[in-house]
Amino acid sequence: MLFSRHCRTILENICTIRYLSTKVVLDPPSIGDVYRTNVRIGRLTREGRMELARKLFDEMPTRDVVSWNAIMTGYWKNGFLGESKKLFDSMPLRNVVSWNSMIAACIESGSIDAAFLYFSQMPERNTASWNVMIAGFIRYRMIEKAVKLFEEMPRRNVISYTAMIDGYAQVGEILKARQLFESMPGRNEVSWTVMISAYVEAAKFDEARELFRRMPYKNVVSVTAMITGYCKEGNMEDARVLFEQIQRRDDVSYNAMITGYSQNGRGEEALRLLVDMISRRLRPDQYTLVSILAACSNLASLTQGKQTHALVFKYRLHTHVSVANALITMYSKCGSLLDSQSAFEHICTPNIISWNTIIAAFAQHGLYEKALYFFNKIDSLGLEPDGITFLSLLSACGHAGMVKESLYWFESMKTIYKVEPRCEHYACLIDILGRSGRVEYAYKMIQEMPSEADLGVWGALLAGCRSSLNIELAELAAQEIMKLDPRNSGAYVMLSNIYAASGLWRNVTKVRRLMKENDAKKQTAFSWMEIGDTVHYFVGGDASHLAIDEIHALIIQLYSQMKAMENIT
DNA sequence: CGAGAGCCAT
Repeated sequence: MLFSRHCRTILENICTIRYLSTKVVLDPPSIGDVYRTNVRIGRLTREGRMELARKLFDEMPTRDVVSWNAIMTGYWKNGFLGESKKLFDSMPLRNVVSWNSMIAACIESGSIDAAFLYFSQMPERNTASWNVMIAGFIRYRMIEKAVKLFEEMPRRNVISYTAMIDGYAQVGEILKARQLFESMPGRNEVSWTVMISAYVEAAKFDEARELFRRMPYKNVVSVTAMITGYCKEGNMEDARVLFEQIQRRDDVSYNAMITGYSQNGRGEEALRLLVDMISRRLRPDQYTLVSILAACSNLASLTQGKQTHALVFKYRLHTHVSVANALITMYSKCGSLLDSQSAFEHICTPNIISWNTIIAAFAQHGLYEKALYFFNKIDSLGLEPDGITFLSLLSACGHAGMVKESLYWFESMKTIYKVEPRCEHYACLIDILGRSGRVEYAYKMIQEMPSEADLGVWGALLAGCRSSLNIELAELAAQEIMKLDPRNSGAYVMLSNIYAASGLWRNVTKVRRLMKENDAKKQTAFSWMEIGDTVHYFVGGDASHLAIDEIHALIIQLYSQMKAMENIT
């Protein structure tokens, strides 16, 4: 600043001299004018006001390389890559920043190869050039190439190291990330935050906490990263303490906290925090509303869901696909399938998640035919079904009780669609087989699995043994679950229920004792429903609801009706 | 004028 003011004074003196001697009426443009205009162009581009920035640029009597760089960078940052490339090609002079910006533009637009071509061709590089390229390779998960550049580069700074740490973390190489973090010459708050986030992502919460504690200076970003860690751990109390400690909470820290409440089944608190956020004049964005809609889904509260839908319009977020997808789920989980379908149909360009979501919605409501109809339409926009698509489709088969179809789709996903089934698919299929009494066959499938069966797979088998009272397989499945997770109360409860249903009371006692020994506590299940503006809660064994007698009578009636239908089919 | 960090949907 001091420098430019100094220059300006000298220049003004020169201009004055010229003015006196040649009687030029207009001031010639000074370096200060160019500098000031460059700053203004930069600001306008960051605000997205490209037309105005361009006008300013066009009207400049003299431009320097910074002016060109500013307008060129502005174009690609606002999504006009073509313009940006045109400007780069027509620039009268380029410096290293022009090249760096062009490389970044290519990376942003998805062409890493073009980026590397520019990188290779540029006349000289500085550290930022290498850093841009490394970050580009990392974004495309080309970690080896990033490592190669990192090792080749003549000088590394804190940004190079931090980018590389993030790269290792993104591909799950958390140890290498930590090694680099320990070996780097100087760390700043970004480096610390990247490392903390890496541990949070890897669910290594103790390490994250330890680093956070040791971190010398914390800012809102690092604290938010740690909040996310606490939330993922389910420790909402410590998350809230940290959140309250932030001096200047911003939208992202609110979003992290709201998401935490939503994902930990504390929807009311998520909604309260949204109100708090708005009252503090922070503007909810797509992240906020996606999480709030998820909270409404979990609360199964159509009233809150509709109000949130109104907020979506108020904040003009209905154009975001992620928000629309969250709306589909919300309406489905709140029981309004028509609104769910309508939310889907209002999306201009549904992505694969949108399709998966609407299929899952029909699946949850047992509408196999509709799920299949939407499945068949997926490729119409050049999209391909993925693992989750088939999970939704299989779950549709399950909820509609279609065993043959589920086996068909399970095979087709491998052979026709080239999607490898994972544990979740097996668990879903085994659940279907189990419900139809085919536990032996289900067990055969588990044995043929290419990978090790997980908790969900064995849990599905164990649950299936309940209806067919297959003690042998039930014990086997329960053992596997206890091996994987000794404190999993579900397995003990299920097994003990199966023993009880078979009259093996001695074994029931044994399982109960085992459960106590392994410190597996059964947590009380409860459900609730919203009628009008009242929420009705139901806890197992609790008869305090005002209309409990009527409810029991209705359940008995429904049960006999279902039994009657079972006999027909 | 260019490089690294926190929050979202099946």
